[in-house]
Amino acid sequence: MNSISIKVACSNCNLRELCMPLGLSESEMARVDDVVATRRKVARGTNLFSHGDKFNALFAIRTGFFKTRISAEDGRDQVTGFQMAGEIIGLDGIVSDKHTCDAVALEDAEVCVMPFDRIEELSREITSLQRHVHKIMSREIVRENGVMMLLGSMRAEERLAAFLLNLVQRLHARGFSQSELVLRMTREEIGSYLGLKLETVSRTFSKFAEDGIVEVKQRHVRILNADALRLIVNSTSCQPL
Amino acid sequence: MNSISIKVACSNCNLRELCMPLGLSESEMARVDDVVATRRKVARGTNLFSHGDKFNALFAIRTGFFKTRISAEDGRDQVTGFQMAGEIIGLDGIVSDKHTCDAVALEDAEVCVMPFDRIEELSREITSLQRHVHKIMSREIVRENGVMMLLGSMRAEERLAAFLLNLVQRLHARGFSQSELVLRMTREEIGSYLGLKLETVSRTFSKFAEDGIVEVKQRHVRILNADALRLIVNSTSCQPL
DNA sequence: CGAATAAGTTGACCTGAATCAACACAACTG
DNA sequence: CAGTTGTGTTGATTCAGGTCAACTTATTCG
Repeated sequence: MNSISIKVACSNCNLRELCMPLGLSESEMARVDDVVATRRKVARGTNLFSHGDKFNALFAIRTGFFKTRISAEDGRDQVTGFQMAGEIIGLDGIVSDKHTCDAVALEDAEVCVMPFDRIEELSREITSLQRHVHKIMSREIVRENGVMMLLGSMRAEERLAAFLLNLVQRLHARGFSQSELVLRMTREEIGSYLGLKLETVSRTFSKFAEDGIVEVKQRHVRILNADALRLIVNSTSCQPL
Repeated sequence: MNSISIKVACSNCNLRELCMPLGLSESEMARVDDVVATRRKVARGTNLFSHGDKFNALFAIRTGFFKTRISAEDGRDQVTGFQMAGEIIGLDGIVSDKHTCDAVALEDAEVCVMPFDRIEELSREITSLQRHVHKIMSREIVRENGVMMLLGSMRAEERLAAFLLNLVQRLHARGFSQSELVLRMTREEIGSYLGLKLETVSRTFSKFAEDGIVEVKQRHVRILNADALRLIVNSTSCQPL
């Protein structure tokens, strides 16, 4: 039976240039394969893990799309990120052996389950894996720094422009269009991530559409003028000099 | 000469319960000592590292107080954190071998320089060190998640209350008072961190003082009613039921 | 020590985004 | 296929926090 499941391995995964085994040799990759204990399907709308859950493993997204969110006692919650194929999820759980956020599938998804003690074990032996794990964690820290900048000092239009550019850039790295994308999340989820209300997200989309920068039809977005978006992101208010 | 510098070692450092060697045995700690290549003094107002600098090492703060900030092209900058004795700084540099933020000393400071390849080398041998390094990075991710919640969905009073509670809690863990603190940063720096303008920070301090929650005299703050601060943080608008 | 500069406070006013509300549209469901 | 529910748009109004400005301490330095 196992002979048929040959494609279920890092070395045959089309995400290997984006995911865990990045920069490993063939033989090293084979050993990472062993770390991937199981695969797990996650139905749309259900949690891969929830805050309070015991932390055991990191998850590499094979297919599908997730959001992570944290909840305050009073019920407010904050989307802390959107994750797509090839990205690693669950790093929040390492520090206290418990997850501190929820990971919710925004569409039917499949993840590779990588028990963390096995990752640690193997990264003691494979230097490049060790370095790669460190880079993954550092990348997440740097990403969050960027979100802090966005939330702390950008206006609504800048936030949404930055968000769209980030999304297409990541999708493009996965072989999708540079200019066309389908949003996997609602206006409300975008708003939560960007620190805006859903009405503001909707209005800002409409504004961009009026200005001919994007074409928006529900969750289908076509970017007509990426430079305009870039200009919006990094100019406080187009001061002439 | 070396015989006199006996106190310059993790095993004698009064931060060993907060810093890098947390949870290590005596002999393991001695090996971590070896990793600490040098100490470095950083004068107030100068950078420990700047964005673009080559990443070589993590830094453990021995004395003093830092802020980290990132800068956009247009000149805006965002304070991403305030770090005090025993905390580790520089994790942002791992992913791209370059620092992406500036670390500025807010008072004369001294740090332990820990070359990162030495840390990686040693954590391949000492399991508990490896786990500890992972926890430090995960803690930073979780901290930033909290800041995202703060910036994305809290009002000015909630942000400042959360900020004060976080500061005293960390200072208390270092043996300082639970109720009294001296701010090492300006109103503007607090504002940048909290996504507020300095005037709003000032006004909110005054509001808290009027309400008898804190006593503020310039940078000296005495917390008179910590419960009131906690109440402010986790109640949207004191909804009765 | 006294001038210069940086940091902090407070007031008056303005504005970008939130709030409240009505409506439109798509996707299910029985 | 009509009814329901979830999602998205748009308008009217409000308000928290930003902006601009005047003034008051602190701190630095010649």
